[in-house]
Amino acid sequence: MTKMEDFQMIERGFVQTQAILVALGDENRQSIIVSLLKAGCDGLRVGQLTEQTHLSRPAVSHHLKILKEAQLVSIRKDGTKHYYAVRPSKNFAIMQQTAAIIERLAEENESK
Amino acid sequence: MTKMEDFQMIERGFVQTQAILVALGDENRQSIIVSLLKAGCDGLRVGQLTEQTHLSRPAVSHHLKILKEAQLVSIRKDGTKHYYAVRPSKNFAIMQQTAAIIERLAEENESK
DNA sequence: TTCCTCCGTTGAAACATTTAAACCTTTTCG
DNA sequence: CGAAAAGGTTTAAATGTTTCAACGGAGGAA
Repeated sequence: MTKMEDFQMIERGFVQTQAILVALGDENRQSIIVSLLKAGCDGLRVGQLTEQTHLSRPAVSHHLKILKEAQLVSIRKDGTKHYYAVRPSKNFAIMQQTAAIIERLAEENESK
Repeated sequence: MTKMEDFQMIERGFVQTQAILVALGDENRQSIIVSLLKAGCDGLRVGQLTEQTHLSRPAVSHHLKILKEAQLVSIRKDGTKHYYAVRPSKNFAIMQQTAAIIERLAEENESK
């Protein structure tokens, strides 16, 4: 892999993962993610998340929207009940890959 | 690794990587990182970054401060000249590790 | 239909972030 | 010494984010 290719990977990686980075950078959304993961495959509803976090219902709804747009969570609807769960996103893998490339380049810098 | 341990890893990972996530979530700071990586081990000065990005000098200075606090860049001072470079951070590895655990748990959810 | 539950959305206020102009500090050079 | 060069800091304005209260809509039960 040439440096040129590395930089292109990083630039594309940044574009594709920006929404995830912003979404996961917020403490409240981190709490929501952890709650959802603990709940497992059944997921949780907005009301249940409101209980488990110290957030109001509209706030939970707002943060879920951001997580949804970052494609980190999915919804399953059963009547009026909306179950949210963390879902695997290919952008998640891209984030790891991008981070790995940056780390490698940074280490090359250090050793010279 | 038990689920309990997974959740603990994620929670600690979130705390340790929050600054990085926020720092890398911003488009301007992403540009700065890319410019610095392209510059290699010598690094770049504030003035040079001002030319390469469409940011003013105080703006560059501001974003560098955030990147510095997230321990993503280092400074090397030579007289009045300050050279910034991307440096390897152990939090970078933690970010990848945390992402990997979440991804795995999300995939387990999906398959049930 | 009517009521109730569960969520989403809107609008406004509170709060945080980002930016540029002006100013200050430190170092170097004449 | 004084002037210039390179960056950092402060302040205030613009912008963006987060929050809650109030409202609206859709589905289920009687």
